[in-house]
Amino acid sequence: MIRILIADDHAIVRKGLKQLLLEHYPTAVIGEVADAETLIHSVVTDKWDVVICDMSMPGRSGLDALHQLKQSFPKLPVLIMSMYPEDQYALRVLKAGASGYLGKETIHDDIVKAIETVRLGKKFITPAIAEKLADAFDAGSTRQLYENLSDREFDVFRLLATGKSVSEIGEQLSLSTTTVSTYRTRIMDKMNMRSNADLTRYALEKKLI
Amino acid sequence: MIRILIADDHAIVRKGLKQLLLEHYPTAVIGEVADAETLIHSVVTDKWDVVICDMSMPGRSGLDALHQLKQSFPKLPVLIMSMYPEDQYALRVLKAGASGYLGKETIHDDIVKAIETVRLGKKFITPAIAEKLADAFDAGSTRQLYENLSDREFDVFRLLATGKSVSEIGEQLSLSTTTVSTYRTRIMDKMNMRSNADLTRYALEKKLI
DNA sequence: TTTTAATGTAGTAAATATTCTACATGCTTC
DNA sequence: GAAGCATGTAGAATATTTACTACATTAAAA
Repeated sequence: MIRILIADDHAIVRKGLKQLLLEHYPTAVIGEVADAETLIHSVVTDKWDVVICDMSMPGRSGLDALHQLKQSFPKLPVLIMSMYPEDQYALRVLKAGASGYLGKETIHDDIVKAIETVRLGKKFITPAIAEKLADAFDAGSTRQLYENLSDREFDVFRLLATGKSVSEIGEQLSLSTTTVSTYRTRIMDKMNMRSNADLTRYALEKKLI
Repeated sequence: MIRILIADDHAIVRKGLKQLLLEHYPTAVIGEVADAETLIHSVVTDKWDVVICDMSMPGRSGLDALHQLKQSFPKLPVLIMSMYPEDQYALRVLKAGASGYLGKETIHDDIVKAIETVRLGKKFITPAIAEKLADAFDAGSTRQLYENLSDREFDVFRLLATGKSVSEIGEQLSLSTTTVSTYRTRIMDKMNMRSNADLTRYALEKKLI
C-alpha cells in the first residue's frame, strides 16, 4: 500500500491527479495539500512514500519548499511537476534534490513510471532532460549559469537581454554581426536557453540589467 | 440531464474538472477535448448545454476558438477558465462573447454557480471582475497600454513576449508569418516599443505571462 | 611539454524576419 | 449612407539572423 502526497494549489489538478493515481494504485492513500506550509507540515507529521509537488505555488515556491524538505528528509522522493514544458527549470529542480521533473503535458503518461522509479531511490529522468543534465553537470555545479560565460559572451548576453539586435551589438562592439551571432549561439548553449526572451527573463530575475 | 463539454489541453485538469462536475451532476454527460480544432468539431456534431474552455490551448488559442464558436452558435454558453488569476483577460474574454471567466484558483468553488447562471442565459461575473468592468466604463481611468491591442494582436503579443518567433506563432495560429509580422509592427506601434525584449519586460511586469 | 579545450573572430549559404503594399470587412461618424 | 478608420490577412522584395565551418590564440590539463 503506497502513500502519496500531492501538493498543488489548484484543487482541480489535485483531483485529477488523485483520480489518475487511484486508477493505478486502487489501495493507495493519497494526501492533498494546497500550499508549501501545509506540505512541510504534512511531511513532518505523516509518513509518505512519494511527494508530488507543483513548481508554482503561492507563497513560498515549490522550489523553496523542496529545499526545506530535502534538508529535513533527504531520502524522501519528491517529484516536481510544472506547467512549463521548458526543461530550463528541470536542472534547477534536480539540483535542488528532486527525484524527477514532469511537465503537466506529459504527467498523464509518465506519472506511474516515475513513481515506480523514484520509489526505488532512483531518479526519473526523461531523455531530453538527461541530455541537458549531462551537459550542465560537467561544468561547475553551484555556479550561476551566467558565470560560465566568457567576458565577451557576457557582454553580448547583457546587450541581447536588453533587446539589442545582433547587428546593433556588432556595431557597438566593432565586431562582425556573425561573430555576435556565434556568441549568441554559445550563450544559448551554455545557459541552456532557446530565445532572447529567456535571456531577458533571466537577466531581469538576476537583476543583471 | 445536463451536457457539458470540457476543453483543456491538460489531461489532469480535464479529469479533475470532470470529477468535480460529476459530484454535482451525477447524471451529467461530460465530453472532453484537448484542442481548439476538436472543440469546434465537437460543438458542431454534438449538442452541449455548456462549454468550459481553457484560455491557453495549443494551436489556435482559446480566444480564437471562442470567436468561432460564438459566430456559429451565439447562444451556446461558454465559460472561459484560465491559469492566470489576473483578471486582465476577463474583459477581453467577455467582450468576445464568453458567458463568464474563472481563474483556475476559484473554479473549484465557483463552477457550479457559474454553470447554473449561464444556463439561464445570464453572465457569470465575480465581484472582482464586476469592478474591472465598472472601471473600464470610466473613460478617465488609466487605460493600460495593452488594452488598445485588438484580440489578435494581443494573442501575438503574448506569444512574442514568451519568446516565440514569428514563424512559430504563424504556425500555431495558422497565419502567414508575414501576417504575424504585421501584427508585431502594429503592436510595437501601439505600445510604443521597439524590441521583443520590451514586450517581455512589460508582460512580466504586468504579470501577463 | 605536448595535447586538449576554450575563446575570439568571421565568411558563406540557408533560414527567418521585416517592410511596404494591398485588399476585404466591419464599425463609426458625420 | 458614404467616407473613413481599425482590423484581419498576405505577397514580393529586401534585410537580418542563424548554422555551419574554420582558424588563430590562449589557457588548462595530462
